[in-house]
Amino acid sequence: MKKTVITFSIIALSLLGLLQISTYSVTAGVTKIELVIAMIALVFLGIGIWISKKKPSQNNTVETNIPTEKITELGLSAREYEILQKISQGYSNKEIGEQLFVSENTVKTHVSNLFQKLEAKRRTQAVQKAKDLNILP
Amino acid sequence: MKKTVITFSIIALSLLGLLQISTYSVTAGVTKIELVIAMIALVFLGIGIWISKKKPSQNNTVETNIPTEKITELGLSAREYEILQKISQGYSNKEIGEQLFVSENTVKTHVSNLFQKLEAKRRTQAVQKAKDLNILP
DNA sequence: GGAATTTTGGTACTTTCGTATGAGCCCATT
DNA sequence: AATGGGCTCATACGAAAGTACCAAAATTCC
Repeated sequence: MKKTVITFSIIALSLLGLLQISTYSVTAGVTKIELVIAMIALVFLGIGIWISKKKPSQNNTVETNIPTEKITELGLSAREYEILQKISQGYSNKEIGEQLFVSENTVKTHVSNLFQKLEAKRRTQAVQKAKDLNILP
Repeated sequence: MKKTVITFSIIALSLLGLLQISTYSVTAGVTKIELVIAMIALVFLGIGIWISKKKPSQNNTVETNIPTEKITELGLSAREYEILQKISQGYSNKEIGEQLFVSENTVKTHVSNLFQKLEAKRRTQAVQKAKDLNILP
């Protein structure tokens, strides 16, 4: 934590210096404005990317959670999504039925509706598409 | 894909415009240089962060590599692994046969052997296990 | 060159999956 | 009360998937 503070202090100071130099270069007519602006842009672009890479924890949590929006967007019901998850875990219709305490026929019905909504012909394809849509890990 | 191209084109044009305006503002003496530079810095900082979040693939490539060792460890042949990949992409045996220029029967044979080695009973289960073993992305 | 694998392919059969259709139940909205 | 959506279940059929067993090319390995 202390290290982070020190690092950022140094960076902040460096940037301040950079800005001062830039301003001076321009006002003194040493350098062209476009060049300075481009430099600044590049530097901060790099800094932005660097920051994101240094803090991947926030990114990952953002990616791996809350698929709720897209699920409802696709018109998937809670039960259908539940079954989709079971399918992706490799269970058969019969097994899914046992786990959810419903008949295999019911599972088939849900699966069929699910495929229509995902425009899939096979369960493997449904899983693939669902992962592309980020509604499955 | 088309959407991505369009998006980036618009962004690129916007940035060009922004730079032009900035340059003009300064040369015309309308705005202070420090302000413009700060603006540019902020904008590109944001863009940098955004890019990293949108393209986590480069970060993940480090994690998603070289499954070769484990594949041979499981006794999977090259062909079997090839078919495993096709399965995970959602293709049917028939489609896989067409893509690899072999008969559907051949694919079935490979699939059957594959399942034994992965101790899977279904293709969805095979995919699941393969991903757990990190031999599939 | 011969042995061991791998790859290919076939037949035949069982099982699972997927679709179509119809129907009853429950719950919320109109 | 009526309508609609979600969940349940059944039957019946066709299409894939999966298994078992066998066998011939093609490769690789020694």
